[in-house]
Amino acid sequence: MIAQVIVDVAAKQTDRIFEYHIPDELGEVEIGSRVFVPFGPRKLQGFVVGLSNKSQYQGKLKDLLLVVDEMPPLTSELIKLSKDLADHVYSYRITILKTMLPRVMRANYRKILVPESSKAKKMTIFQGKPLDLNTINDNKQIAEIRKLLRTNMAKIEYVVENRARVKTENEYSLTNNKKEYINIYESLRKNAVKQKQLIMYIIENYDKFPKMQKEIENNANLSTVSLTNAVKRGWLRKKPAEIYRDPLTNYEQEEKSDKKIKLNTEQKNALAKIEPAIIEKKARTFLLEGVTGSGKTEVYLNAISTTLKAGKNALMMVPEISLTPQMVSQVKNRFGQQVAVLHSGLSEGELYDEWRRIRRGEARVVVGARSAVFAPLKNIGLIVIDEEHESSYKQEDNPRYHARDVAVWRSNYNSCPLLLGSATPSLGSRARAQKDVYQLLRLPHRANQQSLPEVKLIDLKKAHFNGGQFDLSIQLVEAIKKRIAKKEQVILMLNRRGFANFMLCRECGYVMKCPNCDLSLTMHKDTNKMQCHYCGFSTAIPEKCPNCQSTKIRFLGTGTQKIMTELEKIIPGCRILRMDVDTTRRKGSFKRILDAFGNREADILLGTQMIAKGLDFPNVTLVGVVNADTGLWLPDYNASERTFELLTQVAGRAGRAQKKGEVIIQTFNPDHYAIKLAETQDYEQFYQYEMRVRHAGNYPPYFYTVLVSVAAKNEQNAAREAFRIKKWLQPKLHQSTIVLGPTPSAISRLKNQYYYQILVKYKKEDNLNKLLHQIQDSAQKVKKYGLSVYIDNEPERIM
DNA sequence: TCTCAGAGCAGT
DNA sequence: CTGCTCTGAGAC
Repeated sequence: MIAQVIVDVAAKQTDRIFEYHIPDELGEVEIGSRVFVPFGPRKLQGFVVGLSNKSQYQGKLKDLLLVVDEMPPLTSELIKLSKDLADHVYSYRITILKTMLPRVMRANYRKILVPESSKAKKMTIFQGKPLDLNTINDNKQIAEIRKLLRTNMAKIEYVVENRARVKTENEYSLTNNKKEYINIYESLRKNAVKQKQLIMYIIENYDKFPKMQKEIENNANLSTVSLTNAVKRGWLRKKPAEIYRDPLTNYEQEEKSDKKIKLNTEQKNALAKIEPAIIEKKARTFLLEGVTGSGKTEVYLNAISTTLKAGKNALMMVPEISLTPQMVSQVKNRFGQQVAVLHSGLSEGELYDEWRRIRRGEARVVVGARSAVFAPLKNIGLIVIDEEHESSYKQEDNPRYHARDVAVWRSNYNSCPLLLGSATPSLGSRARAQKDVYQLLRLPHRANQQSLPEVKLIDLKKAHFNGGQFDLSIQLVEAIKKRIAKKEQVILMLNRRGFANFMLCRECGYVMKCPNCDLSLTMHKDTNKMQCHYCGFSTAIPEKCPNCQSTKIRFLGTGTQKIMTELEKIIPGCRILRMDVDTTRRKGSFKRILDAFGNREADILLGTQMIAKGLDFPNVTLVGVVNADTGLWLPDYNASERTFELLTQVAGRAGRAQKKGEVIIQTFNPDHYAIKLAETQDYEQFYQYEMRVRHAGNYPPYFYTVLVSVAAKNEQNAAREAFRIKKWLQPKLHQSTIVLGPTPSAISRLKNQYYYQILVKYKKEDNLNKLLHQIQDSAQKVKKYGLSVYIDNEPERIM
């Protein structure tokens, strides 16, 4: 038999099938297997994407070296998906295949120097073992190695390594029958306390063996020595047994809230539309538009429950940000051990184990962030995407896929419904619902019969301030004080971290910028550094202007750190938890902060947009937005959509239980429609308005978009290549197609690379896919001149 | 005659 | 992408 293999080389020339002969000793090889193959002088990892009897290849086929996993990691569904997706996102197939797998399953490649004679073996550089060439950078050693190679004293060998490790723990099984153990017990000396203890434990738990080492040690209060001794004496047999690393050990199971929450009529109606599609296996997409607090999650859980009852499995996508303990424990409580969780907070090992549970069919419900859309789940009966408008569903670097697109593909492949849910659907999805491409289901009321929280806008141009600061208006501060006095809690959002946004010299106007990026540095008081939020560059906070040595420097613009110190000053004794990238970097800190807030250890949760979504704290009655304008004027066609969505989402955190909620939004642009409409939280009206704006500007969803960007160290080179591409591309396109640019990106330089971009807006363009593939191919040619070309299909950001 | 960098090309 | 081979220039 012949295996068709995609090898681990991301290049145009190798982006195709290579055939290998399957030697008899490997037995049967299945599609989706991870294999090691010889490739030129090297050895590489690859994936079997097909099998055949005959080959049209002229030369002699090489043999597969090894099949890595017992069970092929990829299902045939995923193999097929990799092909379609590679075409859609202008990426190499191997890149897609690799992103479908947990990181540990990406191979390690090593180059080693092996001595060829016993004389060479004794040389000092070998130290008795082959030399790892990846670690060599000393010139003297390189010269020596060259000489060895030339004189055939040594040769280079290539190795592939599998990094994925299965975790094992010792399992002990019995070797005697119960009666014999009683005999052993009696034959033991009186002072052999520990041994007697062990044998007694064995007798008492005779039927429960085999048992794991940890369990025996803990329950019988023994140490490993006693067990080792027992094995030596032939009382027990030891063997390593595979165990899973459990990422959910930290998520305490809440007391069983199993008395099913009763659905209201709206929820029931929505479910009544979805359930037939699950049972009749219809690849239909539903858009569940439900205001914040309307109980969308309950609808998801019921739909998943129906799916499981129908003997099918379910995939549920949530944005990374709302993978809070809250959401996870809710699903976990409902479906128990059948749930697997996939997200970036897991360690590599945990991720691998969760992933294998899915692959082996041991998990029937998968909850995860973006990349979980590639979960190797079989027999899918329902896919749910919560907060479907979230831009984190789009991967920002290669492969630039959108989880929603992949979900649509998988829903078609599995003929199962796809359920998209949001309080503020993306304009594209809402428009598709308008055209009946998706079926619209609405939950216009909150589940607790409460009305939506009341939103007040405060015009920062006219606001009054106290306490020598100009960030928190008197009205906002008074409202916070009132809530704290009532022992209620407050969520405060400012979508900017750090202390001050930038440093300005009042003498010469100098603004301190990142040396690698076209961005000003943010001042961080806790680390005492000026930091670049993009490339991570940091330097000391200056005391004088680096340009004119004046001491008249000011730190302007407000971040979460500054708000925190101001709050502590104006409201003495208030307890604040700050939550932003800086305070949640460590593993588990996200959960720690939220748990503390949930236990009312603080009055105010202050944070960036990561606190805006999905949180459900019944005691929160006030939400404050310090500055609603942070994202409003970004040069992106969807800046209004994002602002409206963010404000509506964060407003929805207030008054989710019995107490009524209040929202205060501070803004310099109270007349902007995105902010005005957030005041009434009227998504439908926003949708109508924004659609007209998009129509007028020829933007999605009226046009499809593709962004081609060129990056280079040298600005002219980037610009020149961008112009060359446009000149080549435009004449080949339809007249109605709009090609914008090339223009420098809004942040024209990042990490020392200048960016130029071309935006293609089109309605129908049959050749575009082919043309873009040609651009992708030519990208490889210009790479050696330091030029990078990126193609982003339906970009979320065009900055 | 040796060494090095750069270009071009093949990989089943 | 990586490694191999070829080529031409420069060093010894």
